[in-house]
Amino acid sequence: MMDLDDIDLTILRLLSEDGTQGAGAVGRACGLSQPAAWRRIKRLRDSGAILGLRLCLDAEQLGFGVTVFLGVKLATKGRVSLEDFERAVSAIPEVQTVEHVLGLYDYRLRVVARDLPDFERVLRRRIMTLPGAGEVEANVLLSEERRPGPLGSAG
Amino acid sequence: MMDLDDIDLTILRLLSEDGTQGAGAVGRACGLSQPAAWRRIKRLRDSGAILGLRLCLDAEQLGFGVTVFLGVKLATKGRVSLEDFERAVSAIPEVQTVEHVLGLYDYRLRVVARDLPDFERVLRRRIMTLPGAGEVEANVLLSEERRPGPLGSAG
DNA sequence: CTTGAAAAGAACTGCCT
DNA sequence: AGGCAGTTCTTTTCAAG
Repeated sequence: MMDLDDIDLTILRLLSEDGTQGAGAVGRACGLSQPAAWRRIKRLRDSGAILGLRLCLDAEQLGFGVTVFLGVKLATKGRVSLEDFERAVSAIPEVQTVEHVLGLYDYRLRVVARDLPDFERVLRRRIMTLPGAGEVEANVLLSEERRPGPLGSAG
Repeated sequence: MMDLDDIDLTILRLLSEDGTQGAGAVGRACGLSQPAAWRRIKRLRDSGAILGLRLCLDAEQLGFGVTVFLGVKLATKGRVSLEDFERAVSAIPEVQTVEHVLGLYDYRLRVVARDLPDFERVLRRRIMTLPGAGEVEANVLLSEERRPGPLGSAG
């Protein structure tokens, strides 16, 4: 883990708010010249602190009106079973994120579908047939708020 | 919901893989001239299909080694109670996403902390004291995979 | 929809403090 | 580490077919 000073944290906060802005704008916003800001941003990218820019799409606009979070318990939890499950789940296009977790469930999946009938199809034909899948719990997304995270306020 | 043709879907898939590339690169990759690709991308942004570019940060690199998903049941679920809860939860910097869901839980929270003692502090002093918070369930993130979603394959 | 061109801006490089 | 000046590339916009 690399050490970041206040300026680095400011840059990350600025880029979190608007990932499209370039080194010039970032520099202006935190009292740095364009090359200086550019060097710091490059350093943050090279060090791995910045993983990349992800496109945020409006699922509804694209015809996917239903988003469901699934908690999955595996029936059998060997090493092979985890790998089989992950490989199989990665082949389902409707699955947006696969989170391996520790607790009441083994995996958490974010799944999108066009509507509820379409979701039922995905659930029955894709999810329930996953190798090793045991108990499945579902939560339907009503609304969502994403926040920058604890960058400046870092406790 | 606007209608998107195959080229639009291709553009979205390309940008999902690398959000940094510009209209020129996208055009080359899908057989379109640079201005044509630029106009389509602008149209996708203006229509709201593209919500924006979000910076992906490596939480561990930033000193947040622990990510926990919390499922929260509210004790009292009136309209006022929802608003109170959402306002209070939005004031906790360690909370990265707030999802209002339908099912076994009422809210799902993604929370980051420096380590487990730090997480315990957040849980006890911030989460458990939220107005209306009832039962809380936790899952600790081990690993995560994000995927583009069902853009081309759209069933 | 295309091409071409011009203007604007961003990325990147040396060199200097 | 940061700033300045300059080059190169891309993006963006316009005109015209």
